[in-house]
Amino acid sequence: MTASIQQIARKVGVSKAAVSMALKGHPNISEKRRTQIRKIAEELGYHPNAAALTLNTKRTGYIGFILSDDMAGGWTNVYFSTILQGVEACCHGRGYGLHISRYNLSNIDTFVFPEKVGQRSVDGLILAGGRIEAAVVNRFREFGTPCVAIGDTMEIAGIIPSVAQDVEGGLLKAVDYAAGLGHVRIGFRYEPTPRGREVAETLIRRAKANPATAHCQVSAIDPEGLWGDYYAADQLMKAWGGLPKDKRPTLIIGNDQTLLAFLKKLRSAGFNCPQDVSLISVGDTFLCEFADPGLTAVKYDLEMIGRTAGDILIDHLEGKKPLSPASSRKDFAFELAVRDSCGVPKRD
Amino acid sequence: MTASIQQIARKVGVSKAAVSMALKGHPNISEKRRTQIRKIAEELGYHPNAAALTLNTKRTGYIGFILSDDMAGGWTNVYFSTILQGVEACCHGRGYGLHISRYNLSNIDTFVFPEKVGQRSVDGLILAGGRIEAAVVNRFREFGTPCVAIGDTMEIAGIIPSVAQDVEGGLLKAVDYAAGLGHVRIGFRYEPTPRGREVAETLIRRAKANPATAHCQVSAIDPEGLWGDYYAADQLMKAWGGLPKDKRPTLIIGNDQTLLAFLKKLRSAGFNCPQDVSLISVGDTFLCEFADPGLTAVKYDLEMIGRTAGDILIDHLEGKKPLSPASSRKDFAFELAVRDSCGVPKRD
DNA sequence: TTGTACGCGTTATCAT
DNA sequence: ATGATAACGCGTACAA
Repeated sequence: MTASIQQIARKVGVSKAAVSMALKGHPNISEKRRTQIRKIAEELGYHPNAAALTLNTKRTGYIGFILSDDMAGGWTNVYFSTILQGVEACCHGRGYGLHISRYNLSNIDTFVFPEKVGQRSVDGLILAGGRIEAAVVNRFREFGTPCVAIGDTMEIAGIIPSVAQDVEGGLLKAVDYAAGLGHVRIGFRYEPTPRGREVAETLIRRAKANPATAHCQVSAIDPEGLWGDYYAADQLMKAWGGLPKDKRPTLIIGNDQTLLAFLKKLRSAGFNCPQDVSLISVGDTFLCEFADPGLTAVKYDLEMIGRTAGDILIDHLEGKKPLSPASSRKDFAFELAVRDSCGVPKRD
Repeated sequence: MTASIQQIARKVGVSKAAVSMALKGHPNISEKRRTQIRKIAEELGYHPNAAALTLNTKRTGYIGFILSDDMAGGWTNVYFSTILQGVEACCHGRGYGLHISRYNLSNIDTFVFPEKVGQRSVDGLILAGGRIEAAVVNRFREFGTPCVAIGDTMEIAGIIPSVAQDVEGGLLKAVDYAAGLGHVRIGFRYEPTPRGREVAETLIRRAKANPATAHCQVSAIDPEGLWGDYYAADQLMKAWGGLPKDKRPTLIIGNDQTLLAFLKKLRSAGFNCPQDVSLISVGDTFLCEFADPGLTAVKYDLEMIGRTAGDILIDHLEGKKPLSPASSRKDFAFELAVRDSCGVPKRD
């Protein structure tokens, strides 16, 4: 079915080498031979065989995208599928194929080294997830597979480049906006990872340090369950609703999926958004736009984050750049997409 | 970094062939040699090289999932990412890798043959999208790449196996439920493809033929834009709201994404669901569950659809089954997930 | 058990 | 200048 370089060579009456050279415009082949060979190759629908190519170039033309197991929803998680969208666009645009899979990246004890990586069928990896253990990353590195991470899980800082949104910046902007509306008690539902905890602490500290928000009481709402879990809304409802009215945050910051689910819980418990509580999502997927009320959100260009991760990896693979933590990026622009989930707080 | 079979052979002091045989338990190799060789292989972290393997087995161990370009949202489209979830689980479970990409499958004039497929870097393809042209599928077939389609776009019926939900069955169940609640004017917003049109016509005919729903006026609401588009809600609003009150459907059936967006449009236009209009989604993603009100939906196991498509393809690749349209599946169980978007219609 | 050919494309060396 | 020959990379399989 597929024409090999051999068959073309026989048909034209030259050697394999001649065909190979003709196809890539090597000067050793005369003008007319080249056009003749190319014509035949075209007719036979010649494509170089990927396996043969890989065998001597040592490059597969594929990169792998591994999404950590602990991510709620897996590929249906809109936050990550939006990033995937960017990665895929990047790969496609640069002529690379994209191989996707899910593995446990968050726990070295249960980590299984991906067989396909072991067989060297990808040139590099993009690792994504809420938590990625350093030990896991080191397994890949020791094996010699270049890696780039998406998300700035603290465990791997300083090991490989990571591409992430500026979470702290976004949170401060959200708090600032909240303060401007008159909110004082602000709850931040952080993500269930060490990094999530760290982010919460940083936010509290920096909000205190900022004159515009220093009077706010920013509190961390402890998470349970998986990263970005819908079902975390139950727990959030309990945490928030369980507080006496004059202690409850009047505004809650969290991720889109959790807040979307929380919105429903609120209604069924007889509360209204934004009358009883305001919400701000950190990360703006289409869920925020189509929620009702629309969720005010810190909007990052998630596709761009995916595309950037792809570019860093491929630039490295093509020898353009070394792959060091110094290539990390978290300087993406963000803005507040104001919708209808925030209002002026009720007086106690 | 990676140990080749050569290196192991040298280290042990035997031939390449001996190592190859030992590793796969060939009886020609003595017990002790085998264990010895395996031990060394283990120590050196031996993995067979995928390219070399492919070169003589003619099998890559990868399958490709191509999502048509014309799909609104791309990988973020929850309907398809849920299916992807199933495909990925299937591949992972059966030891295959999954390569994903987007190409235009709906129009042969703008179709570009995927380079990676041309290079034979996948063993087979799963094609997904609202509309897949027969001419496009035939290109793959002529090239010799086994294909399975997801969704029963009429253009390719009889060419390759397709795996799809039973749309008509689900629609009838929805109409039946609607009739039971007392709805008479029922609108079905079909998808913007020839197959969508056909589905609408079938639904209307079969609803008429069923005694329980024969009194209903099922009407087709013409679509615009992309398949599953959020922004189709504008047009749906115009079509519905533009009708005189006593002609308006009291219940609308459509896809989850369009209805989710429509829900917002309704509210901002001063309507209420389900008081003013009831909604039923055909296809139940998490969007339906977290919409407010929750969307009553015909629930298909989308992951199972993805898994099944993967199984059919891989069964074929492993020689277990021929790949004919006769392998098509659309007999998946479905049920109505009753939520809060349907009520008793108001009297005119 | 070993030697060797094979599959496929690249590239360095050698011959006109 | 042009093109052929051969080796290489890696694992499989068959003849020796």
